[in-house]
Amino acid sequence: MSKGITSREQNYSQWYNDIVKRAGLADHSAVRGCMVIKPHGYAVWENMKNQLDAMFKETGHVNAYFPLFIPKSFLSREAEHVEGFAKECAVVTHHRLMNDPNGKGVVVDPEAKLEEELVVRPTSETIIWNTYKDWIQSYRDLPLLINQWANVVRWEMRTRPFLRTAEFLWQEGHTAHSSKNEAVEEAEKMHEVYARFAEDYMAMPVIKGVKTANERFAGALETYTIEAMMQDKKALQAGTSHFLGQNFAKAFDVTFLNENNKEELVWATSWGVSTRLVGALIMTHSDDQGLVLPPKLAPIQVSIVPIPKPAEEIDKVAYQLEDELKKAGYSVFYDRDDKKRPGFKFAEHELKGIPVRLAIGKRDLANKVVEVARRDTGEKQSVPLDQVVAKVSELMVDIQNSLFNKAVKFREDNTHYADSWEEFEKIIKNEGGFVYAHWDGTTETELAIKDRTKATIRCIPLDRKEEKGKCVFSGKPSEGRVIFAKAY
RNA sequence: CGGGAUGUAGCUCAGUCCGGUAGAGUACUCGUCUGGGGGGCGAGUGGUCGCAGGUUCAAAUCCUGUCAUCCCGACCA
Repeated sequence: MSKGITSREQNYSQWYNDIVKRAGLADHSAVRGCMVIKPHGYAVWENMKNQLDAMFKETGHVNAYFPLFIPKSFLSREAEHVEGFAKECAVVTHHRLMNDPNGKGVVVDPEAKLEEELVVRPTSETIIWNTYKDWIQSYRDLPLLINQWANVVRWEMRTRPFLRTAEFLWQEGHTAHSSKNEAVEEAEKMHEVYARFAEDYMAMPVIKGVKTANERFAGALETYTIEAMMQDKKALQAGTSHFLGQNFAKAFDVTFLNENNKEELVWATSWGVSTRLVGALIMTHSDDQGLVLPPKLAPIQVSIVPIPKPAEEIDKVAYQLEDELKKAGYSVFYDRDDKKRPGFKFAEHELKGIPVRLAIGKRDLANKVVEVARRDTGEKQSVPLDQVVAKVSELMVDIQNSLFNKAVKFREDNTHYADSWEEFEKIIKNEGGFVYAHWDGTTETELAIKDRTKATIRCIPLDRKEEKGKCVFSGKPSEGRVIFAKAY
């Protein structure tokens, strides 16, 4: 076990916290439930963000920015929406402080009470649809394909770095369409974008599905989700895309004139992923030595360590390699710190999840080789100097693929089928993981199962095969299996 | 929001029961010997003991309040 990191076996939660802290991803802050995202953690998020942003642009979206504050009355316009978020809203009631008359710091000035209180956005549907009302008159104004990168606040009872914090960073796409079909297609398209991002960039396999009515976003008609399995076999919802129907158009009176000069309500979608993805990334790949990052998202892809310390002849080779690797498109860090010893640097680079490490010592120079080590397997080999760049390129692809394959295998190894209640309960209790089981389609059954086992329906998989069966709990007829799991 | 635990040096913690000059390891700084997986020796820097009240000649220690964090539950991206 690495210094200062609890093993996963010993205490999974503590392991996660140790990784976040020791790898320099985030710190706790002075504010309850909020974290400070440190440079290394933010760099990972930035890489995610840049890639996602490019994918949104490719699919025709543009960025905009809407206010942090939402008039309280807006939130109540859509009944289900307010019900979903009311319990976790931060509210601004005043706009001024004053010196404490008792001479102790400052207090809220009671004179400065707001006419209408403002809610710090937990999500932006309401303020955005209030705005869209002014932007949309004709079918020619549609579709409206807008995304925003923002922070939101949800006053959570219990928080964990990245996975659930009171304030978090995310993107929220909000689109408006002239037809139901087009809106559904949009929601499905972005669902697919999320799945592709998760698998191709995060190397995190996901199951695409739709949420049950009970788990659906407040105000949505359909919620598409990507669900991933973490190393403790619990499910994590990694991204959602919602078909909102005409609910928000109705609530905010957003209509357009169609080709036939008839007034119609606009169709809507919204979709988002958050800094929670950083937590997902950690829990998918990392080990007891520290963070493991897929090369495509690693802020530093290659580190170079001089053995035993920087020296002229080592520098020469190291700088040249650094240069060549940078030209090949990789981010490189030559660790010239002469206060730290090689072993320390090895441990530190592993802790931070740098995918490939090169070590260069005098013995290597004499043989014209470099020691190349990969983070995911710990495997080391000597590579002739003139083949290092090619080797690194090969490893980048190989590590990316092998992380994905390993995660797929883990998920498969921990996926079960249950056909009786006894079996179901036993698997959830003893094995964990995903359980494919028949469900009668009622919220009542879903809640009863949750109550007894803590497992929820993560999704109804899109690719599930039609299979008549009996509900694992009620015995009533079922059209196909859904995925149950304990979830974050 | 319920149950449990914890706040003392940058970090990990002792000291608190039984009040009496603020401790250790680690990190950091300097020197030195080292150097292919988290070095050794020597010297040094660093703390209004989470915060606010109270009791007392005297509070890290006792009392009250408050804030924060962690673990377990309920809720949730």
